[in-house]
Amino acid sequence: MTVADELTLRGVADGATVALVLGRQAVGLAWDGGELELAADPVDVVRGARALHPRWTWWSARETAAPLAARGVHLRTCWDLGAVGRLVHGLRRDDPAAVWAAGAGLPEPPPERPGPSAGGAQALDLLDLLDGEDAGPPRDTDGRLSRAWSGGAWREDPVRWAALAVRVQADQERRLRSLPDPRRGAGGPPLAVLTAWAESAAALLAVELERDGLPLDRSVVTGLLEDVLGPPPADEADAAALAAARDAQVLRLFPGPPVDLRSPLQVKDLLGRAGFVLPDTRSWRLEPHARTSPAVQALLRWRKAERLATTYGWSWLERSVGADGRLRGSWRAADGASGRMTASSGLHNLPAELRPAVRAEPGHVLVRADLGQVEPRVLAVVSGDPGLARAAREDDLYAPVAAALRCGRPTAKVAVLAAMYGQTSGTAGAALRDLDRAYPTAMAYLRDAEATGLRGGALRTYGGRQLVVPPGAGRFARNAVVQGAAAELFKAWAATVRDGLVALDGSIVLCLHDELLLQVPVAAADAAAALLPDALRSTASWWAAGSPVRFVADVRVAATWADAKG
DNA sequence: CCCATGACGAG
DNA sequence: AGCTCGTCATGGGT
Repeated sequence: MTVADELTLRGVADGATVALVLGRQAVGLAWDGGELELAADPVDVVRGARALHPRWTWWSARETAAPLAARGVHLRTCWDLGAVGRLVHGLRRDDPAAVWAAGAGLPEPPPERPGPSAGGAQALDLLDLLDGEDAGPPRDTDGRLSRAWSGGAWREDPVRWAALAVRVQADQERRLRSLPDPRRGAGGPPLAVLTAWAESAAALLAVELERDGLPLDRSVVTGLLEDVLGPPPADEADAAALAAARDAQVLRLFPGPPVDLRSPLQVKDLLGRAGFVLPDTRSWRLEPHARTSPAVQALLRWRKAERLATTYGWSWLERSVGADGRLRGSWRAADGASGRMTASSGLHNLPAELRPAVRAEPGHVLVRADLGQVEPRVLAVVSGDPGLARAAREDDLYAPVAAALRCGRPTAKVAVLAAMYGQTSGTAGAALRDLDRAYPTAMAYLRDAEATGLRGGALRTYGGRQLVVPPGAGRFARNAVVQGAAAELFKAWAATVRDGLVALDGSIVLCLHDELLLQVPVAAADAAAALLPDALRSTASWWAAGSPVRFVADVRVAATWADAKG
């Protein structure tokens, strides 16, 4: 009998939500109305349940999906309590204690203590307490949720943790369903629930991105680094000598004693002695003087080389690129204030010079797509402004905006960006007033967000993400409602693309805010290039249901990332 | 040792 | 310009 058969016998319906916890000895399953402990290989459990199409609920993809993904299991629909906890409660962390406490209306528990010693028997006692609902949740003397909830305890009793996951999931879904759906006349599940699914899928995708990495051609990286930095230093002393030589190239062009070029304060003095009195030494401030001063020019060149040497140099290559040529970093599906994906190891800020080194492996190509003008289009959807939505039907949204404002396209673009970023100074003044007249609903939406941000308090994005805004953070709030909603759309798109790639034997290798990079077999290039806009259309059909706004993606196929750049 | 700040890469 | 991130550096505090 398969796991699917066993679950069916116990009354679990096709497509049901089933909690999954991987214990040390057994796998714990639980659902609304039942539970099951299986002393079996988790891979067999998940594969055996596939015919039932369960929506797996787990405390976090990192805890539960990662070990399965590491063994090659392709997971499909899920509910990630950590990811949804971030969404619905605006949590900045996603450990079980924090997620559970938020659902129970308790203050945030102290952070988990590092190390494997936590949890264990003590945590199990607390689970006993918890089972008696009347007794209330376990608390420390300060009234906060007990710190003994820290990681690892579920390994000893997976079924009970699975049962608890079912309760937390139900609470999260109930909260999401209680939010007003911002769409007009949309059928199907509420937007906030759809967003929860997409956020959960993104957390799963983050685990896979972390596992698979970004394909890099090591010899290309090495060549690029050698051009700027010379050969890799043999030892510390060698590295110091090379750095000193680079410094000397700049210092000899400036009068006076040498300074530490890595110290902005000392560089400011250095520039002052050379006749450049500046409030700071940022490159855009130095740029105008580079044409007349070889010394300034040398300093700017030094900065670029120094950036490469420190952040993207030999040690970065050693640390972040595996023997398989994959650049790996840690991924988070919804980090930071507005819920964007984040990645370490320079994956989100790889300098353009290094992008030719991102290369498909033999027999494969890269397929790149980025969303065009995504933030103003998102603003049109989330604000429900009819005029801006009409403009967002066009391939180039700024053309009709310029017509409505009776100004040039560049001015229209600057004005729209200024409105979304909360610009306070500069030249967009007149255009901003025209923007107010032409698109009053969109501008009021932004102003309302800013007003909430100034007071401080809670704000929700279009998809239901709770944003916690400290008082005075008006500009942040103004931007976060747009940036956050754009992140939600992006992740929903990415999740759809991920699904479609299974049949093509391809994978997403990079997510970059509004850009997806895929690696697929050469034979699947055309299909993947078609998948990206198709997935965008189907995602937008529910995300922007009832709105005429169109989302557009620019797609290119190439061997390297640089060549796939529009 | 942590923490603020400057600087800079990207979207 | 205005927003968001991660990373490395200095320089101030313990």
